[in-house]
Amino acid sequence: MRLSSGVPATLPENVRERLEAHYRRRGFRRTPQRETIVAAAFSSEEHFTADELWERARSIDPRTSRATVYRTISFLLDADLIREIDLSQGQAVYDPNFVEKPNHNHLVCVDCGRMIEFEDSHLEVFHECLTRRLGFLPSRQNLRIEACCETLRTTGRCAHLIEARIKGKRLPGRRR
Amino acid sequence: MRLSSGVPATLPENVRERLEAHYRRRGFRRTPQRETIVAAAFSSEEHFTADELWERARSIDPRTSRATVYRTISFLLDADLIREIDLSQGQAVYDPNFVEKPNHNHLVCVDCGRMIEFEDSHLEVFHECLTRRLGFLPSRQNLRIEACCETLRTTGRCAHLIEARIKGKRLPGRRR
DNA sequence: ATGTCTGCAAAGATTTTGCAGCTGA
DNA sequence: TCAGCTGCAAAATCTTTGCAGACAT
Repeated sequence: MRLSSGVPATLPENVRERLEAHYRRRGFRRTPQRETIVAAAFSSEEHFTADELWERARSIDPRTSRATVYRTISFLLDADLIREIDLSQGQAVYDPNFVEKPNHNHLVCVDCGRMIEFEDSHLEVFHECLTRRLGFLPSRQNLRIEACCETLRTTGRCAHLIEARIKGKRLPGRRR
Repeated sequence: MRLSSGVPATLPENVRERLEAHYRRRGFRRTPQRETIVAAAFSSEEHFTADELWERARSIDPRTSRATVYRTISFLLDADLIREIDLSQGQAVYDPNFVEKPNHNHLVCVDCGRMIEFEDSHLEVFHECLTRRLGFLPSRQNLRIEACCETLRTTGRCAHLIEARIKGKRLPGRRR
């Protein structure tokens, strides 16, 4: 079992450190399944759903179960290694990039759904001031901007989401 | 049927206008159920879930069905009379205040979940510039800040969410 | 040795939908 | 009249959980 001897070296430094700390702090056990799923979560900077993570994990080790994926997601959320982000879809979407970029934000195309991550120091300062002004202590911030992407702007449309919108189509079940 | 003769006068002016326009534009029918549910949605500035809206609607007219509530929510979203906001709970939460305050934002206490709405003109300008700089056309924006509220700051804790957090409790079903 | 973890299948929860009958325009 | 709307119950989807056996420490 290639992953059972420790966290794989391919994990980013920051991620590995925080992961180790979390294992120690909480006394969690280091199981092959967990290591596999964690590796899968950080194998790319792409956001993922529970099922997409399951897919990735199974391509590393086919004997991974969906339940364990969900349990590992809780583990990663608890360690603040990933965060749930709002896509208002029927399912939760997770972002593994907050370890490297703790204050990044999201710009989403209202049409095709394409998403861009960006950081901005002005915004960070602004957020800090604003929060204090309202009598709160700053903690996390995330700006989500919906806008029209380049394709939409130049072409006049990007087919993708238009269909779904016109039909008023929403995913069944919810969840979301 | 007290609501069948038109949109009740209690709806805010802006809401009523946009609602009328939407009825005309889309050729939707004006049914007692819809009027009831719309009235319920704007009977308070509070955010609501589908079930809470159903509850409110039934207190006006007990013969309202859950399915129609869901269908009316789609109708209201389509008219941009309400918006879905991110609470990362297991269910969708809707905000009826975007008609009156099209650019408002949310500050959420990470502990008790208390939510404050605020507007800020600096942020609006910022959002506009930023979006264009990234090559997009601005559309909607919503800043969601997570922070520690006053109770938490002074008392050191506000019991509410602490329990849920410690247990790692999440609502079953998805929903979220 | 033992308390934690996994996998499976079943349960839970939210949201959508098919259909038959009703109703607004 | 008749296309669109409602209510009901069933379906669909995502997520959590109980339990028995496996395993990390």
